[in-house]
Amino acid sequence: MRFSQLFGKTLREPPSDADTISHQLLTRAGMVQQLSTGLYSLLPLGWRAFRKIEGIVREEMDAAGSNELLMPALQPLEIWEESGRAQAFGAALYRLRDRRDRELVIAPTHEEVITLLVRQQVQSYRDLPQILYQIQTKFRDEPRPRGGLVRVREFIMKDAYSFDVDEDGLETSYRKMMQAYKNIFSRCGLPALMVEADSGAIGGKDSHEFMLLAESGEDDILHCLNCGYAANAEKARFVKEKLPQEGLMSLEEVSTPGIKTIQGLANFLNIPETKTIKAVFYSADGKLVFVSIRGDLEVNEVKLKNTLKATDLRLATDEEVKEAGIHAGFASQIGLTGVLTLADDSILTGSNFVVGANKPDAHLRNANYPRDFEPDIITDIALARQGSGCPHCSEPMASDRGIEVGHIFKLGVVFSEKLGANFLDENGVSRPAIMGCYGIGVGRLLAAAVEQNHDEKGIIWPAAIAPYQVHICALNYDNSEVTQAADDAYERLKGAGFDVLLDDRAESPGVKFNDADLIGCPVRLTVSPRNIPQNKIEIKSRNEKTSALIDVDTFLESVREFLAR
RNA sequence: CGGGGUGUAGCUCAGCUUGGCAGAGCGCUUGGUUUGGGACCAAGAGGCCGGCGGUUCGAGUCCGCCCACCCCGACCA
Repeated sequence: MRFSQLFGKTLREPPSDADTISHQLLTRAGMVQQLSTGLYSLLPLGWRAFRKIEGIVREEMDAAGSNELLMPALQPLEIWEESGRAQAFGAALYRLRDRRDRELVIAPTHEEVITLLVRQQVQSYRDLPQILYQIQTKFRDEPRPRGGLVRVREFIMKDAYSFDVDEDGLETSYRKMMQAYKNIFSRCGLPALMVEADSGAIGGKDSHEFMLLAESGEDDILHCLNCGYAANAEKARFVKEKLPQEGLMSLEEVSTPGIKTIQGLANFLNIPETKTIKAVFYSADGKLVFVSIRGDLEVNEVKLKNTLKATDLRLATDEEVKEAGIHAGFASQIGLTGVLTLADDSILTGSNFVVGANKPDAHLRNANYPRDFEPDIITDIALARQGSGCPHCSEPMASDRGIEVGHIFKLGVVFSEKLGANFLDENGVSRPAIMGCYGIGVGRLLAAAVEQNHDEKGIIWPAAIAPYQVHICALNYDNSEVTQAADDAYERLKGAGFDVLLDDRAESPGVKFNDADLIGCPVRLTVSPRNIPQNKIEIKSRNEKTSALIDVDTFLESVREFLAR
C-alpha cells in the first residue's frame, strides 16, 4: 500500500475524550474512529491488524478440529425466554420489534441459537463430539462502555461451542480449546495469563479467563508468584488469617456514640479490625439478606450472588434496611429475626468479636459463634486482595489489573436441557448434550495488544499482528532516484510475500519517521538520496533504537531476519 | 441509575468572570523555497459557538430545560 493512497489520517494530538493509551494511539495512528459511545469504525490500518488476529484465531480453531459457521445476529426473543436469559441479561439485551410487532433481540451471544441448531442437526452419539465456532458481531447495551475498544456496545467476537456425550468428553474439548487459546495468544506475541474465573449463577463448573495485564484493565487478578495460582478477584480463594483463640467471655454492651464504621470502631475501642464483625445488607431478588463478615475483610459480591443463587443482587437501600428494623452502623445478627442471615467463614477464625448492639450508639463486646448467633449460611464470601495468602502455598499474592481477552467455560447441560438438544446414546437412551463455550473478543484483543506494546512515540506491534510488516520511508520521493529505489524495494518485498507500506508522500523526513513510529510496523526501511550512491538501504526495528545500513541486493534476507527478532 | 466534568473550525484549545464584528496553534488548499526526527514564506478555504426556549436594543458569553461525550461508582452503612 502506498501511504498517499491510504485512507485515514495520523493526528499529532490525541482527541480529548480518548483516555486510555490504546484509544489514543489507535486514534492518532488513524486506525479507529469513534462514532458514538462504545461504537467504533476500524479504518484500513486498524482493520488490517484486526484481520491478522482474526486469521490466527481462525487457523488455531480449525487446527483444533473446530467447524466454522455463521449464525444470525437477529433472533426471536422467544428463544431467550425459553432459556431464561431474557431476564438474566436484562437491560444489556438490545430488543426491537419488527413490522408485525414480533419481538426480536440483537444477540449478545449465541448459546441459544447454537443449541437449537445442534438439536436439529444432532440425533445420535455418533454425531458427537462437535466444536463449532463463528467470528461475528455481538451487541450488548453495556451499562457503561469505556476504555476505547476495551468495552464497547458492538464488537466482533470469536465464539465457540462444544457438544459432548459426557463429562470426560467435555473435559477433552475444554482442554483442546484451552490449548488453542494458548497457541493463539502466543502466536499474537501477547503473554496472556490464564486465571480461574467465576462461572456465574447460571451453572457450570470450571471456567478460565485469559488476561492481558494492563493498568487500564477492568478486572482485578490475584496471582501467586511462588506457585503460579492465578484467579480473577471475583473467584479468588485465599487463606484467612487465624486469630488466637481466647476463652469465651460474656456479652457486654459498650456505648459507641456516632461510631458507624469499622475503622472508627476499631480506633474508638483500640482493637484491631479483625476483632470486629461487620454487617452488610443486600437485596437478593428483592429479599433482604443480612451478611456478616470479619471487620478487616470485604464482601465478594460475586461469591455472595452465587451462594444465594440470585439473579439480581445489590446493596439494600437505607429505606429497606430501616423497614427491617435494622440500625445501620450498629447492626448485628444477635437477636435479629425474620431475615435471611449469612456469614463469611472468617467469623470462625476468632472469638470475642465486637458487633453492633442493634440499637443506636451501642455495640456489644465478646460476641461468639455459635453461642450468641447462628447464621443460616456460613461459607466463603470474602474478597481476596493484594497480600492475601495463596490458597495453595500460603505465600502473599500479587494483585494486578487485567483486560479479559478470552473466556472458556464448562456449561454442562443448562442450555441443552432447556432447549432440548438431546441425543440417543449407545443404549438408546436420550440424553442432553454436555456443552462448553469459548470466547475471544478480537477487537478488545487489538486494544489490549496496544496497551501492552507501545512507547512514547507510538505503537510497537508484535510482528504477527502488525498492519504491515515493513514500512518504507522514502525521503525526497520526488527525487527520481529515490522514486526508483523505493518503488523497486517495495515491489521486491511485495513479490517476496511481505506486507508493505510505502510512504511516498511529499512530507518532510521528520513527519515520515514520526508517523512510522506512531503506526508501529516492526521493520522500517529508509530510502534516501544519501544512501542510494552506496547501493545501501537503511533498516531499523521498531523496538530498537539503532539502525543499520544493508546492501540493496540482499536486503530481503535482512528484512526476514529483522522480522524474526 | 447516582456523582463529577466537557461541548467554540477536521484536531488541540482560548474567548464566557464584566453581553457589543468569531479567535490561535496544528491540519487543509494554492504558489514558491526547503528535505535525515513533526521546515519556511506568501495568499486562502473552513463555524447553527451541542440543541430548544428565555432575559436583553443586542447572547458564544446571563438564566432554564434538553441532548451528546468523557471520567468515577454501580460496592461495606
